[in-house]
Amino acid sequence: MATANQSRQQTRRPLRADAERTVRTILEAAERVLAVNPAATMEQVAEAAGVARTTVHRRFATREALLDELTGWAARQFAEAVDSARPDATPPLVALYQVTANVLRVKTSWSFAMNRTFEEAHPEAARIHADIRVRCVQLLRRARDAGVLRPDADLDWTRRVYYALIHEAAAEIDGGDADALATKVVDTLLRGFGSPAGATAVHT
Amino acid sequence: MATANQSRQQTRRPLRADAERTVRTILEAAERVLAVNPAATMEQVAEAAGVARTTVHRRFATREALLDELTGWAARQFAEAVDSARPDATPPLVALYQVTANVLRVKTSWSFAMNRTFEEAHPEAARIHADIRVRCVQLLRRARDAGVLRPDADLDWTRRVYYALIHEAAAEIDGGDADALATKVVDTLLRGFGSPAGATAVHT
DNA sequence: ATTAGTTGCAACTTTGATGTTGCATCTACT
DNA sequence: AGTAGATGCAACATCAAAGTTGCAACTAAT
Repeated sequence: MATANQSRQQTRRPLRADAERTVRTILEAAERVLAVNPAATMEQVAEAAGVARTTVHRRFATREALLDELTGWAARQFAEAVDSARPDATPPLVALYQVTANVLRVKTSWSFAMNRTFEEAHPEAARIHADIRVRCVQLLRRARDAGVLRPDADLDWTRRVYYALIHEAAAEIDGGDADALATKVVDTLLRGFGSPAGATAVHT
Repeated sequence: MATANQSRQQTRRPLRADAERTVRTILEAAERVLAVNPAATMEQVAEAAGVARTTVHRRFATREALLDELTGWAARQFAEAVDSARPDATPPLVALYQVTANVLRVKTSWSFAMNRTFEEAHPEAARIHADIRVRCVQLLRRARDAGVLRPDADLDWTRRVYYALIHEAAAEIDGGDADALATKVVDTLLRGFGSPAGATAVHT
């Protein structure tokens, strides 16, 4: 099993410092460009990264390889953003703020690398995302047990809405720091927009 | 101004009934296929529609033309879904439910046609979407004035969250009828997931 | 029944993106 | 200063998708 996976975690010999930087530049440019146009060409990625197209091909054998590394790279960044908030060790509400802020800081525009279909295509990323999903639900459960969430909250639906809110907030990352946005996201998640007393009683 | 736009609203001579059906079949297939893979080929679209590739090319001169018509078609469906709910004529809360349910009914998976960049590319669709956005904010303002929304609700942020909730709910359209989903969406929008009394007081 | 319109199929051309190579130039590291 | 590594450039080969055409078989509408 350990041997079967060698194809991905290929131990490429260490790159020189400038080359390492180039790789990151390319990945960032790819994320930016592909988020807008998923069908963007290698040429466009290269241009956005400020390098020649051949350089991109030297670092990433094929277009597929580029997409794969991008997917894995984004997943790992995502995981680190979550981990560094220590969501299992702090009170649920604090954890929610911290995780949200951290993820918003990382997620320049995860629209592309996040929405790719993994499963077969990239098992590592699939595993990471699945893991984070589980931990997110755990956190939400803790929040519910602590009385932060309503007792009847559907945790899966809650998680999906939470993701969507982060995604939406990330779109305006330019117009506000991560902490302020995190506050807005968590506030919206918990309270919604209805007036507390108000006309919600129309239900009956 | 009226003459300048003729390029789009090209008055193509009426198609025979079966051909008209084929066009719709292709558009629906295109939406389905492109939602999953925006880089899908004409071949794949044709296959999904159950027609030959040449037929697709006969109805849509170029790939661009197909995408354009798809964009316009989706926008018009969207507008009709909103209109038929008469959102300006009913009490705001009722309107919210009706609009939500109607849109959910139409939006099989508007992920593709909705997220395209219009503006320059497709002025008609851009206009329709802008118009709906405005009316959505108007509806939300009426809701706020009626006490359904909190007085301090940021209407633009509310609208974006509302869109995101509909989008999220549409992903599970298979597992529930539009009305039930609409209830869930509006409920979430108004109340969020926090416990009414509860720990939200941590703010202070 | 006739006709005009529609579709599938096969065979093509064109186009653009991908991927490769060699060489000159430059730069990080020792 | 010397060397291995990195990049840009130009020129190439390959290939898949886009777009076109002609023809035979079929079908909606009158």
